[in-house]
Amino acid sequence: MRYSNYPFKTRKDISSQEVSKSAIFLQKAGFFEKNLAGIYSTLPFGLNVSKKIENIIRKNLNKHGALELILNTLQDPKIWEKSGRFDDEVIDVWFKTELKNKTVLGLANTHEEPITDLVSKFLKSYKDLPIALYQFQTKLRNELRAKNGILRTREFVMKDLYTFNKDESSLDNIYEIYKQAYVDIFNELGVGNDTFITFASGGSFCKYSHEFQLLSETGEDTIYVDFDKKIAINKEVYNDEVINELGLDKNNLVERKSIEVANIFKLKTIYSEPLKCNFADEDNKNQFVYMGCYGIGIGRTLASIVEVHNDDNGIIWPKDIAPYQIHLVNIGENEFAESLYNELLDAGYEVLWDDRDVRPGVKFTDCDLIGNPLRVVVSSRLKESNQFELKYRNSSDVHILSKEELLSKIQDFYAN
RNA sequence: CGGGGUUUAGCGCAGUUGGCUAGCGCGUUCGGUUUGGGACCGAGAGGUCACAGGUUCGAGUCCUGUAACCCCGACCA
Repeated sequence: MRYSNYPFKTRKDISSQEVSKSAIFLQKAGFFEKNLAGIYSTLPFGLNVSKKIENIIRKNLNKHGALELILNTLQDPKIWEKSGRFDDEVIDVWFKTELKNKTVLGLANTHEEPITDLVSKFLKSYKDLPIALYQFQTKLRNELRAKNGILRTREFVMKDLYTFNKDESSLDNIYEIYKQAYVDIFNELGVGNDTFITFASGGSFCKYSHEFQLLSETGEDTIYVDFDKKIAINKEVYNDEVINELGLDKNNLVERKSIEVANIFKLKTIYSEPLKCNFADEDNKNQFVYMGCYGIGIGRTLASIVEVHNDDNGIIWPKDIAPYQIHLVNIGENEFAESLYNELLDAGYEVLWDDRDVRPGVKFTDCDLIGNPLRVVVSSRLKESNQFELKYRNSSDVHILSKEELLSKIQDFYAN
């Protein structure tokens, strides 16, 4: 796209109320805009990135047979009363509303009960299993205190996956499959090296849950990391017994701050029993289905990536989730730039062309702030010698290249 | 929800013991000169001083209440 057409241009300053680096950069650069505490609008650049994150998640879940659907924000209390979770004492983040006729409804903060209710209507036989269903859906949570910009909000899109299996051992198997899928996802998102599977409290229904914790000083969580084994223990369950059970050595564990970007649980039958989600097994006996749930906060993941990938000048997007693949800057030479712009578009690249009539320094500064992986510059000086400039956002080196070399370097960068 | 803080132009801020037409920087608009790392000159526009009430001849300034926002803590299947 042409940057002159983008309504949400960069700003030198945003509200001094923001403290987290990601919220500052993402708003300065025109990716998000704050509306109320913990309530942010997603602008086109932000949506580009969100969609790419979502598509990486989709690809890695679909690969294992998971199916995408979408459930509702308006929630039937009767379903939640079966599990006892409509009570504000049990879940304290409920937003509730009512119909004109005064019927009380909940506004979704999670979807274990609705998905279990849905599956219970169709599940008849062990032959129907396993089932894996996921959605990208807006969660509303009445947090007492929203904080850290986009990292902890009251309205956010979560990818939540739910699995249904016939017994505990098949739950264990599918759980490992999707746990590994999550590892693959964070690798593809470009933060695999900083993300650690973390043993955490499993609540009332299982010994541990697994969190995916992204190391960052901004994080609210404290974890103890074994960098060699690539696993960690959340402070909430950190003790000698747990360390021994996991076969770790206390001397190799390093305390770090981190952001919880995903959390996976074995729910077993904790929801299938009260919601009567059962099936006939091989011996024609009724069995409750064994469930797992697996969540990733999209906005939080996006913001966490910015927390980790930035420098003083702005964001440094991992290549597969940047809003654009190429940021084209022209210094004069509009027509020449336009022909390269069209050529790159025809070659299938996503190009952001800063076609404004502003000084070069302004364009370079904005380019660094927005953070796309590649910067291509055309100018009179370069044009005279039939050359183009290529710079990678994560390096200070500048490459002066012929057209052929330029196209080939770009192709190499985005190959695979 | 407890403690602390803040609220004056889009953003950052100043505004004295209550006193005249509420200012400054950035941004923005127009004209001109500029053009390889946030240019310069000139001229403009932009305000329910968070909201409500009170004290006063007079309130951005003092008092009371409310709201929103920020930080720390608690909370976070």
